[in-house]
Amino acid sequence: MVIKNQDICQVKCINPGKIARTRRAMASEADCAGLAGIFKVLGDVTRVRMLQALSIQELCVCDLAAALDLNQSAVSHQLRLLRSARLVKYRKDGKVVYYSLDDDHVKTLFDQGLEHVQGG
Amino acid sequence: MVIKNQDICQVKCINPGKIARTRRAMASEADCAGLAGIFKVLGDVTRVRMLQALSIQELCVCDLAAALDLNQSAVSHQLRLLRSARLVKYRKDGKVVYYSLDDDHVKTLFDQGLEHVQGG
DNA sequence: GCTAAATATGAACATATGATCATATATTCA
DNA sequence: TGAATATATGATCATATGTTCATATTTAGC
Repeated sequence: MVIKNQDICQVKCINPGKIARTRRAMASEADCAGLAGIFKVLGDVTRVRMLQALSIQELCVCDLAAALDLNQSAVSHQLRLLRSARLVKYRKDGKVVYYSLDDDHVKTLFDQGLEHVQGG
Repeated sequence: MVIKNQDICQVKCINPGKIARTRRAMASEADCAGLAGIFKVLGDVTRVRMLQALSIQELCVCDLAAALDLNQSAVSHQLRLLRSARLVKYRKDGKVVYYSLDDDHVKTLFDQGLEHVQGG
């Protein structure tokens, strides 16, 4: 049998106590995945701008696209993501669909984020 | 001259007033990009788990990798991202490099995020 | 019912991203 | 100085992501 590199522990500085403690205190996989999920949705300039715009006032798809210089299809696709992340809600009025922020968590997150970006 | 579809305004529902107002109230491009930048960094399960672990206690690269069942290279690469986003800081002690959270914005963001995920 | 308008969706493509492997760079210690 | 250890970095590759074009769906008005 050939012993490959991978079979030999190459790292000697491991502190088992710390590792065990860390593992015990960690948030659940589900929570981590959930967190990463929202942040991923927020991690795109187009979507940030869309949410920014919607935080000012409710807008229909068409106005949203025009205000941000985006094409309708792109906006629609991104709105779907935002919807499934429950970041925006919508109401239909005839052919027109008006979108707005689903709650104010987004604003809070933005404020926190800006504080960090601006070196708070 | 051929008139292509793109040359004709296909959308009629645009509300110029709303658009102007939205544009005026929008955050700067730089701020939007900055926001998207941090959230992008936070938008990955591996990095969320790493930050989670570091929020519990300072850890060296090696322990961090072991605690999360990741290989050293992956952890190192991600730490670089976290460093350049100023989310973690480090101190060297001989060959060992200890990482920890750079500030507590991260915790605040995580709390806000979790509230959203858990349907707050 | 037909047409036009507003929005949504599917397919295709180019780019971005994360993991892995191999290797380079410290740093300690003999 | 040289071997061993801890970390960092570069290259590569598979996959994810965002945009665009084309088209489908829904609704209003004739």
